[in-house]
Amino acid sequence: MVREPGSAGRPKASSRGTIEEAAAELFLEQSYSGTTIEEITQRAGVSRATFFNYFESKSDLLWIDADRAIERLSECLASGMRVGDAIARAASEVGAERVPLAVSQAEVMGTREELVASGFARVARVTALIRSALANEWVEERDSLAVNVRANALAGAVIAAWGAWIRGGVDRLTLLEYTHDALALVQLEQ
Amino acid sequence: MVREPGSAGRPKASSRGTIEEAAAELFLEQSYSGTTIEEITQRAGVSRATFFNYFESKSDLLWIDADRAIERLSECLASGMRVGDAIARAASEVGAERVPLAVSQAEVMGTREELVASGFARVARVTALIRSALANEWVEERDSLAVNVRANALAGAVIAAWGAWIRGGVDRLTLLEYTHDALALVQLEQ
DNA sequence: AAGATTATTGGACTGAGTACAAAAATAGAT
DNA sequence: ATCTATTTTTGTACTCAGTCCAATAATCTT
Repeated sequence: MVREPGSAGRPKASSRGTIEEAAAELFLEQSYSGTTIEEITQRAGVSRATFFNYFESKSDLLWIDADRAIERLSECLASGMRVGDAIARAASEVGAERVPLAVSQAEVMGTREELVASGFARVARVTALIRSALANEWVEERDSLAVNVRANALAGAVIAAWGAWIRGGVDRLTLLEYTHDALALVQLEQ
Repeated sequence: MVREPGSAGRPKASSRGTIEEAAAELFLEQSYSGTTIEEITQRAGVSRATFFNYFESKSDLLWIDADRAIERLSECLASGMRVGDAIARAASEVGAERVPLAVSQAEVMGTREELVASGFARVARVTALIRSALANEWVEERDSLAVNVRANALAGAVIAAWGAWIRGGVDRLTLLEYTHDALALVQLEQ
């Protein structure tokens, strides 16, 4: 009856990585908004429907690296790490070997409302994670103005560090270094 | 030859206000995502095309009040006011007489994700305004990490105050009071 | 060979947003 | 009154993201 989950069924055609690569190429060639999902899946040799098996939306493609870091942050916080440590840990695990896709599209992102909105989903998630953890650390209601303001400031610092790292160009520091500086500016350690 | 700008041409059918009212009604009846632009314009007695003469997107309807406040903030900053004063001024001019549309939708909307997402354009605009003004006040490059972190923290405080005001319910304080408390928490005056 | 399970696919659909040209309504000038 | 310039409104056709679903394909277990 009960089988081990991964064993049965048609195997994946390794589509996810293929789609990511095709998208990265096309975004560089034609820009994000100039590329349709149809084009991406055609180059990846996959049907349009398959795209939505792997991604919830087109804009997810721009936030793959950010989403991984956020996922790490969530895990660290869930395991009981203090907020500052969790942020540092998650930041330290974002390698410099790969240029985030959002970087190359940075100029497009400024203008396009859709991208800005999709970015906010990430900001909102980071903020919510931090807010929740802060409310635990201090014993305070989650919706108090103080917790919200503090969470927004911390999240803002994280975002600013991410942005500085993105804009840093080839001689950029590590994300951890930017993050450290940014947190110091909002006096994380009280 | 040259005429005064407002005089000639077909007069407006007072559509903007009508559309806003129709949308407010429908959002309360059926929720934001359960209402199409077509339905809104039908109730307003206007064509769908006309909608886009007045609004850039459907989600604009949720942020009418916020957009007015942001516009005020922009004017105050442009006239040379210091950042803290400009924020306070803009906040003080948001009257309590009218419940913002986004408020009534916060609980009505099944998932607030959409609200959150469309809100980012506003957060981004507030942040950009503050960043620009800060870079002028301090004589520093606009993209420095310090300016960005500070701008994000201030914008975060403004947003938190707006959120607290929204959630305040019938016995809420004024937006200015929430804003004052939030700014104190990020030590606006250094 | 026969299910059970999972991945892929095609196709039809909804709805937001864009583009644009035609029509309608006004004011002023001839 | 007629014409002209100007502005708003409208119809229409279009693109594309995202949803839904049923059919098919590829694999494993029995």
